Amino acid sequence: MGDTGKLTKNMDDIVALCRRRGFIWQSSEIYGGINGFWDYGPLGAELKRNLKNAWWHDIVRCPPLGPDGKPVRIVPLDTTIIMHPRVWEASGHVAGFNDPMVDDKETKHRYRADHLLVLSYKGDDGSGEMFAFVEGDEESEAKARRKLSKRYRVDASTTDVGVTPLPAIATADYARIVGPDATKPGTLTEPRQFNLMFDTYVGAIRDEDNRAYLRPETAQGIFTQFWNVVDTQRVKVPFGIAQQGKAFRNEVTPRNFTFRSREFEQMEIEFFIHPTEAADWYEYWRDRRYQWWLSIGLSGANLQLRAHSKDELAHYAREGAGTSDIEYRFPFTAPGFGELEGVAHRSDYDLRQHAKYSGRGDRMMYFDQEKNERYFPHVVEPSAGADRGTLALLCEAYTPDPSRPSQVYMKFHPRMAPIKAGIFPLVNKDGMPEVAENLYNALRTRYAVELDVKQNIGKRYARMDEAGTPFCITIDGDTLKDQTVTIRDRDTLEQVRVNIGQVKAFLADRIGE
RNA sequence: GCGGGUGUAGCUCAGUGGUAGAGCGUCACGUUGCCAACGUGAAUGUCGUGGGUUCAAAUCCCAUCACCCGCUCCA
Repeated sequence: MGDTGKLTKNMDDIVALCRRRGFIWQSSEIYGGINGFWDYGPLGAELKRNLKNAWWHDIVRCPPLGPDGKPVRIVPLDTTIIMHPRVWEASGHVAGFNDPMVDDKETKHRYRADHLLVLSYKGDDGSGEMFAFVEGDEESEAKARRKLSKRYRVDASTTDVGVTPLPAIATADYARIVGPDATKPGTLTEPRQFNLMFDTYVGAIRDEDNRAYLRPETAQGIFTQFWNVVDTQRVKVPFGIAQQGKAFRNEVTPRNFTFRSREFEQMEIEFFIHPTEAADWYEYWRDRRYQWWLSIGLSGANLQLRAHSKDELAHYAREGAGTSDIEYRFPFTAPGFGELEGVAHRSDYDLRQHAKYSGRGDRMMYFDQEKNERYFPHVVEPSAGADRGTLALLCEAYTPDPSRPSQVYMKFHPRMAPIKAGIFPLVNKDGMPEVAENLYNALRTRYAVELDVKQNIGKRYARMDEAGTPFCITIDGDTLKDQTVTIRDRDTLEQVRVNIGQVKAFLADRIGE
């Protein structure tokens, strides 16, 4: 172990192992691949499922204890990918994203391109500064005129100035434009479509009335069914609704393996609370979720909590307890971190929006019988990425080790490992294969185990090291005499002899299920 | 979206206009006595894709796709 400190984890090597062993492959590879889409091979499918099942178990089946010492109440849900298009108007995903927008890199403001007008000085030779303002905004226009007056030392209220819509200006001239709230020229980006939702048409007619979207987040399915859950499940605030499912974003630049994909899977809780308890529940979930990632094998050295700064907060979270990201130090972000899960106080924004857009208004407020109080619950949302979590598990597990034949092994937490144990006859004769097969049959009903009789024992160990299999059970000559097998530990390479009847209990103890 | 780089067998790569190769891996048979042993045999490629130049293209030209790096983006 001494010199492993020098052996840094290289993302190319991790990607290569994922390909070689069947964790992750590019989608549609035989057609040249498609950018931003990834398939899970046999080992990857098991790994991701183990992650999702652990989440489901620890959130839905066996939720953590709340501040009162009793388990918090969480119910599951499974909603559709395509929803009524009005959902995305209510959520704020459609507004401003069907029109080209420009960003001001100086001020971080964003404007609709067709709402900006640009003042130019007629006496200018075509290379001087121009000044943008927001159409119909008198204050903004006055500001632009003042800036022009100052720059060219003329009175812009009387002098002849040109007014041009921004879309009519060549992008080459953007370097001359001073943004409506900016002080320097050249900080406006080109107009860009920010329609990052995939769209499709429902029904045979392809027209605007039939346009629908693939959900860009799973959360809205929960919000739209909140009232049905309340009406049918006898839940009382505080309680949560949990869901796993695919979401889609037409990212400008998919990058970093599966980290930013266009199709991805989320594991989300929307936890509904009384508004006065927001800060406490926000901290509760932030800390619980951080601990959970540690519990499935990510190391504290590579995991951090980071609170968002004010100007970073999403539109639904500008006020309130805040947002924290649980971040992992991926090889491609190191020494920085990349987001695994966001824990956000979304206030009552979403429920209010749906109440408003559905036209039902205040009738949709939650009623607390006990307190005789009517209100829109606030929401604390722990929203995790299943694919990012899987990627973090892969990166964490990847352990170079030149001392072993495979040069590398995958140090998965036993609960996450795609294969829990390999079962090998030391040699393929003398009754050993039969004993191995019996053991395999005894274990396969409970655990993902693999029986391998091919080639020599060293090669089989090496294969299991790259698959991240924590235990290898070998049937040898002694087994036939005294009914014991050896169990090899993936990490220490040590072997212990265990009675063949005790193997299942041994695995149960180590895997923790 | 912009700039740069890369693309030959499952992997690592060689091949600069003239018959597509090596090592490893994979598969079969034999062997095997605890960490990728050995022997014999076998399969595997529209040289990323499409077009062009040429008697002839993996090789030269154009386009396109994918991946990597840096910007940009991430509601």
